[in-house]
Amino acid sequence: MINSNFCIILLFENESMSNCIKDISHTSAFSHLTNTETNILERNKTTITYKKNEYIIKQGTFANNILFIKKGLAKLFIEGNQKRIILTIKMADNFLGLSSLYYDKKLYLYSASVLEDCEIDLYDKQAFKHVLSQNVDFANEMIKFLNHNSARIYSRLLCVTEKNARGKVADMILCLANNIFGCFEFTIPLSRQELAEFAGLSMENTIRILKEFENDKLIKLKGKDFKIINPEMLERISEYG
Amino acid sequence: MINSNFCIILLFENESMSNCIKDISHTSAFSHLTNTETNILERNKTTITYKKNEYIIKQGTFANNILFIKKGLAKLFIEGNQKRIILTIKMADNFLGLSSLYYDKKLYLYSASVLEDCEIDLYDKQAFKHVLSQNVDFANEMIKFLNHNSARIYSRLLCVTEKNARGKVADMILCLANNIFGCFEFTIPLSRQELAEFAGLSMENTIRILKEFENDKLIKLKGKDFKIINPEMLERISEYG
DNA sequence: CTATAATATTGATTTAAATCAATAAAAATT
DNA sequence: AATTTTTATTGATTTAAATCAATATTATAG
Repeated sequence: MINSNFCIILLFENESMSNCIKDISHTSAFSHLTNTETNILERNKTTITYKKNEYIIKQGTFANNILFIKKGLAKLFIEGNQKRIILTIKMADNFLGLSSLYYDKKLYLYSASVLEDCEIDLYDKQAFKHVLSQNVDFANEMIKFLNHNSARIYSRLLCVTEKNARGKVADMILCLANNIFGCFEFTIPLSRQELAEFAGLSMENTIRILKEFENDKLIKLKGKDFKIINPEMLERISEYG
Repeated sequence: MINSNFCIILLFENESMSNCIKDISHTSAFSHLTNTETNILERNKTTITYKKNEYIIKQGTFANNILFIKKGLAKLFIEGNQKRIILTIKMADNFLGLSSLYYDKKLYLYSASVLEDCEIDLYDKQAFKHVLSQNVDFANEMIKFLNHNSARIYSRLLCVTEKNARGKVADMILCLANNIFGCFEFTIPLSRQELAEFAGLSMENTIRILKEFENDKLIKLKGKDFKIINPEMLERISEYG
């Protein structure tokens, strides 16, 4: 189940590349804990494995856990009345559900499900909050992660409102390359429908635009195997074209 | 300059009303500070008055301050290459710029400008962070505010992607009534262009839909004076109509 | 109190993207 | 391996919303 494609073309550390914001590792937070605090968390933790397509978090349910992805790949998405929108793809070493930490309605704000089999630590929220209320460095790390997430959502909101369909698809491809896979050649564990939900378009339109990009020799596409040939041009399309 | 309209029709505390999330007062945070900490903040504070249309925060500039609105009304917006989107309207007793607190790029993620003359406390970010790194209750309050904000942005993102134009306008009107003015009759300090940026539509379309709503006796509209006549129907339109 | 500029409104037209419909390909099941 | 089901693709059509254009109203400046 694990994605085994090689990364043939390396990426430069180019900040300006697409509007999508790169994830940061959340493991750093744990280094701020004392032994006692680590023990508290350990004692209030269960590790669960989730299989492909299983729900990890269901939007609107009571947020009783803070989750930490140890292995695998998950998609985060918002479910509306008639549509869904994929917020981002989360990989190992990332917390899930942080934004429900102190949100007064105590509900998960988004759903998460498995793309590649996951191993996830579930921390009891009360215990987590207890540690948080004792350790200011830990709390500050959480603020950092939350803000990083905010930055992503803001740029997402802008993307959705101002880009045209081609721009959205180009942006999505660059986002996957730069920030999820860190590589110009990848196999994506998403269906066409899910790609559409990620781009915020209809499936048919998404497919059509992908074909267009292929015809224009910007990408190579075979099923779920992507290869980016002309990232500069994609970049240009992304910022309106 | 201060909005002096009366609130003739009171609102019920109805959670389900529109997707827009009501602001919470941020003053509570200060009660967690010790005298020393309060002094640190006071010594690193300037109070500035801003006049109508002035920029308070400019997106992309270095985030050197954490701001607190003491008086007035401000709009928060994201500026893209070709469009802007108004995120929300912020009133007194609210922090601005919290999401740049620990964001590693150290830039403001959005812009803010004045709708009704503002009196704003500017705290030096370093001093603010210093207090934050000492006082865990204060830090936890910040997490609460940030999460509240995340909840709003998520619901905004969903609104923008899944609602049609009428739904967006209905949602905006309900949001203004329920969460900004807390009242079914209000005078809105926004131009038609700004209303359009709030709804995420073109100005012409926004105006047309407002007229439609007026013809259908859902609202009464005279320049910038709004009166909501049929909130239930607006509610229904908001969730797809 | 005009003149000028800015904002708002209305109508006609265009266009981009969604939807609908048919078919093809792939995956899963027997 | 054959059948069924699901997913993907392509083309035709519709539609909602943007754009363009003209005019009206309101605000601002002289």
